Amino acid sequence: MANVSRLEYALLGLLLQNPQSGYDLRKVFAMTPMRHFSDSPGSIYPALRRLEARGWITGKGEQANARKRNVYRPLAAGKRAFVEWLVGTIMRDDVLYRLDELMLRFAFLDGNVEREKTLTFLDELEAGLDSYVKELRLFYKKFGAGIGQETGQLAFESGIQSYEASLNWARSARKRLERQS
Amino acid sequence: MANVSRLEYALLGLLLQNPQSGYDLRKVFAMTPMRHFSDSPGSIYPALRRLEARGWITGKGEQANARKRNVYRPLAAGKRAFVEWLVGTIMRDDVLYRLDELMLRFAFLDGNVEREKTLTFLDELEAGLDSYVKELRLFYKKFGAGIGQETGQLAFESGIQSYEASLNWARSARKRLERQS
DNA sequence: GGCATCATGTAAATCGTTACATGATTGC
DNA sequence: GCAATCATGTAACGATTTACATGATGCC
Repeated sequence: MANVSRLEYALLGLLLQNPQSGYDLRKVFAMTPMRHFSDSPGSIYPALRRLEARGWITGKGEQANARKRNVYRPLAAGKRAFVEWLVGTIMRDDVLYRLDELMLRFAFLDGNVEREKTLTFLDELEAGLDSYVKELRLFYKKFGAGIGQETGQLAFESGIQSYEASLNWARSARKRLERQS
Repeated sequence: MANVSRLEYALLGLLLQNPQSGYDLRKVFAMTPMRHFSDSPGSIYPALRRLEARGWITGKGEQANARKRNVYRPLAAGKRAFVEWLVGTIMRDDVLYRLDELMLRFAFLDGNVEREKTLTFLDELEAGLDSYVKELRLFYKKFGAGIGQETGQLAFESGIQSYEASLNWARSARKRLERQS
């Protein structure tokens, strides 16, 4: 099983929201806050073809347009794989190295899994963030003074604060969603 | 002029703090909060050789150790290039797509540039973040309600809050540094 | 008729990941 | 003597970036 890139999941998630062409997807990346994905044709078209080769999406369909747009739509296997990705248990390393991927997952939860799974996601995220923030604070207490450069120290503090901000967000998000049920 | 990767600058910066071997550098990445850099030999040793080929560092020196450690130290051209990277004007795209690289730069400012340049850096960063946060808030006001998924909306808010946290950090960092002079 | 946009593609280069591999040295 | 660690490397692979390229369509 080949690894699946963040970009591929992002494309799959957008296609699950509504079928569209590579060009449409490029525009999404270019004009919305998802812009930290590249909108270059050199990344998107090959990624779409990889998804198609894997049997997760198909580009055969309403192709007979005036413009020869190739509208992709997800297949059942694609939806299955996507949901599997969405509900995977959150590990320490995900929080440490792939927080952006976790946020991408979170954004796509609605509409693909039940609300309960979303709350589980937030619980796991909160636990992971909380534990890591504590670890960072401990490290700072022990070795922070030993960082020669003051800007180095400040940069470290920025890292901690950034994780704390995510933690606070996760907490308030859970409260907001819980209030509804 | 070939592009220089984040990893290469990180290695160069650490070598400017003190000369060390590839193995030492790997340990730094493995055990400190710089761990989001990979500590795999497959990335670090080739990067060191690229830096050496560019004439920025040299590994010739106290090699005749018991263990055949190869201790690298920076050359004048390396220091020049590094400082140039440190003091480059911060553009909108840096804030949007390369905030982590900006924080890396900031961490290495002390010891390589005068304090005044550090304050300039923070001013530019603050301005860039402030402008982008405003842009995001405006986008949210206009289109936020149109995001079908509630988790999508929350994810977006998380993005805004994350940039706000960075902005707050930049402001307090500047105040702290200004108080000293 | 000409220009901007629509729409898709390919090719080269490069960096990083993963996995494999090897020898020396220290400590028990 | 043996295991763990020290220390460096290589080789295959894959994804993304950058640049180049092409044709169709709508609009003025």
